[in-house]
Amino acid sequence: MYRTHHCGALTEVEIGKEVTLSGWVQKSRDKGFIIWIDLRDRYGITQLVFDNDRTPKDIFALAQTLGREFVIQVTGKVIEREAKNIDMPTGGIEVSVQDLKVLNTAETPPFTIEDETDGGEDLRMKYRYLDIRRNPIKENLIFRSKVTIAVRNYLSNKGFLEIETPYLIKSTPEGARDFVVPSRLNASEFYALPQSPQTFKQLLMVGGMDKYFQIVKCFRDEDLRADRQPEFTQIDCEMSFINQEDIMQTFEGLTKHLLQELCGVSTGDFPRITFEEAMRTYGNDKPDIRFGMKFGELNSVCQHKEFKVFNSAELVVGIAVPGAASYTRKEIDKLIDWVKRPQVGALGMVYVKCNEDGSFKSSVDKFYDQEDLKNWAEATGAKAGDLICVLSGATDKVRAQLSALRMELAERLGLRNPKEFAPLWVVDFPLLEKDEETGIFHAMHHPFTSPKKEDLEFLSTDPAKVRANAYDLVLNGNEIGGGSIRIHDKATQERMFELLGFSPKEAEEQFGFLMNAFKYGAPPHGGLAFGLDRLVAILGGKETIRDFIAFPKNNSGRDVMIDAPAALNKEQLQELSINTL
RNA sequence: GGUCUGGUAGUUCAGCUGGUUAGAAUAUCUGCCUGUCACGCAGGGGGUCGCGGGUUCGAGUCCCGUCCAGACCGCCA
Repeated sequence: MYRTHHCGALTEVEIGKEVTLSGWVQKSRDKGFIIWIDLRDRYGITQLVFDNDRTPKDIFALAQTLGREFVIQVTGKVIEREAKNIDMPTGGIEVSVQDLKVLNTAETPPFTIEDETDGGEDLRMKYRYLDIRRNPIKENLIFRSKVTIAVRNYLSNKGFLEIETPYLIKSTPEGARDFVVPSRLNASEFYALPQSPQTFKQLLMVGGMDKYFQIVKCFRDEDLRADRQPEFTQIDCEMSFINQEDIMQTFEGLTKHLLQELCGVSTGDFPRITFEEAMRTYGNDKPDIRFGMKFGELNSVCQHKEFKVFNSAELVVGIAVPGAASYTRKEIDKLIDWVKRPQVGALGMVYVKCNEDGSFKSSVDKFYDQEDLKNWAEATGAKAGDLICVLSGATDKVRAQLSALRMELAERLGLRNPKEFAPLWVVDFPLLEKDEETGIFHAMHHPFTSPKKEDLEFLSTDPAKVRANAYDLVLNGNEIGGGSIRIHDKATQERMFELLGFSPKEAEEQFGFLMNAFKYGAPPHGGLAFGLDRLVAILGGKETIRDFIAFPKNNSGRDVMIDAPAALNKEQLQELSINTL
C-alpha cells in the first residue's frame, strides 16, 4: 500500500497514529541535526521530520540525499510540532519518519514548482506536466472538473440526454476554416473536424431526442488569441417543441446555478438588451455592464458650430470617465496616443474636463461655449470631476473605437472586478451580415438560424434589416453562450441558402442530408452552446483560458510540449495519397 | 496578412547617450548550523548576450534581415 492518507489530510486528530504517505519532495530544510521535508501531493502538504534521535541512521542518511521533486513513500508516526505553523492546514503536526522509500528520483526542474513560479509562459508550456503540479494550475483544473460535473448534473436532472456526435465529418464552406483529415481508405478524400456539432444536434431533434446536450470538443483553424484556442470545448445544447423564451429560461437557470454553486453568487433575472441597443450604448455586442460609461451620442448638440471634424462625421459619440477630470495634459495626450494606435485606429480624440466648480474646459473651446459643453455632459451623463472623451467618424468604426477605449479605461480604473458577475442577454441579432469587401451577405450566427416572422417581408427587399431569433449570453464583457431558434422546414432552409449565395446544387451537396431530414417531420427546435473554456475562466475570475486547459496550444497553434504539428514521413504521405512535391 | 513588445546565467530580470574582466536575485553544488517552514551563515561553479549580416578603432547596446515567444488588428457562420 502506497499510502494510508493524503498529504493535506492529517491534523492534530491523528496524533499518535502510524501513517504511510506518498508524494513529491516540495522542499528540504536540512539543519544538520534535523531535516524537514515538505511532502506534496494533489491534496496538500505534510511536513516530514528526520532527526538523530528518532530516525533510524540509514533512513536519516537517505533523507539527506533527497532532491526537489523526488517521489518518495514514507511511514512514520504523526506527532505534534514543537513549533507550529498556523498558516497551513496541516501546520500543527508532522510525521516522524521511520521508513523511507525513494520511488523515483528527479532532475532539478527547469522552474520552481511554487504558486509564484519563476517560470515563463514558454517553459511552463514545454513542461506542462510540471506546471500542473503547481497549485494555481491544479486548482483551475479541479475547478473545471467541478463546473462540468455541475453542468452534467443540472441538465441531466432537467431531462437532457448526453449524446455523442462524430468528429470525422465533412468540410463545409460557411464559417471558419476547417481542420482537415485525409482518408486512407478513400484516396484523395478528406474528413473535416467539426466546428460545432450543429447539424448533428438538429438531426437528433428530428430523431426525437427532444433534450440533448454534450460537452464536446470543437475545432476551428483560425488565428489564436488569449481567449481562443484551435480546439476548444462547448456545452452544446438543443431542445424541441420550445420557443426562444423557453431556451433562455432554461439556460439562464443553468448559469444562475453555476454562479451559485461555484462562485457563491446569487443573481436576479438577467437583463436583456437588443443587439441594436447594445451597439448604440456600448459600441459592442458583448457589453461589460459591471460599470457604466454608457455612450452618449452628441450629433444633435455638436453639429451646429464651425467644427468641421464633427460636422462631417456620421456619428459623434462620447463617454464620461468617472473622476478623470484631474488627468494632466500629459496623461490625456497619452490617452489620445492610445486611441490613435493602429489597433484602435481613431484619428484623434476631443475631451472635456468637467470641473468641480461646474465649469467645463475642453480641447475645442475655440468652437464650443459652456452651454454646448453642458449639453454634452448631459448627453453622456457626466458629473463634476468626470472627463468626457469624444470620438467621431463612420458609425461602425467609431463605436468599435470608443468601445475599446471604454474597456481600456475601465481596466485602468479598476472597474473590472473579477469577483463581480454581471450577466445579460443580447437578443434580436441581425440574421445577415454584409461583407464589406465583396458585398455578399453571410449568416451572422449560422445558416440554420430562423428569421423573425415579422421581418420575413424584408428578406427580398432589405436583407440587412431582417432580425434573427438569435440570442447571446454575455458575462462580464465576454460572449459565453450563443444560440438560436432553428429553421425546421425545407422551404425556408432552401430560401436561406439561396440568400447566402448557394446554388440549389451546392446547397444540396453541402446540406442535402439536413434538408432531406426536414422532409420527414422535423419538430420546431432551437438551442444554445456555451464556450466552456471561457466560461470556466470567467467563473474562476481570470481572463486567459490557457490556464484552465490541461494541455493548451500556444499563440501560433503549436503544442510545444509534444512539438505538434509535425511533418509526416514519405511512407505515411503515400499511404494517404498525398502528393509530395 | 499586419501592428506592437520581448529574447542576456538553469530560471526571472538589470545592463543609460556604443567603451576595462557582462551584474543581481533565485535555483544548483560544498561546508557549517539543536525546531525549520521564503530557514540562516560562509564559499564555489555557472554566459555562443536568439541567429546571420552590417556600421565602427570598438557592439549585449546602433542598423538590416531572420527565427522564436507574447498581446492586439484582420480572421473566428
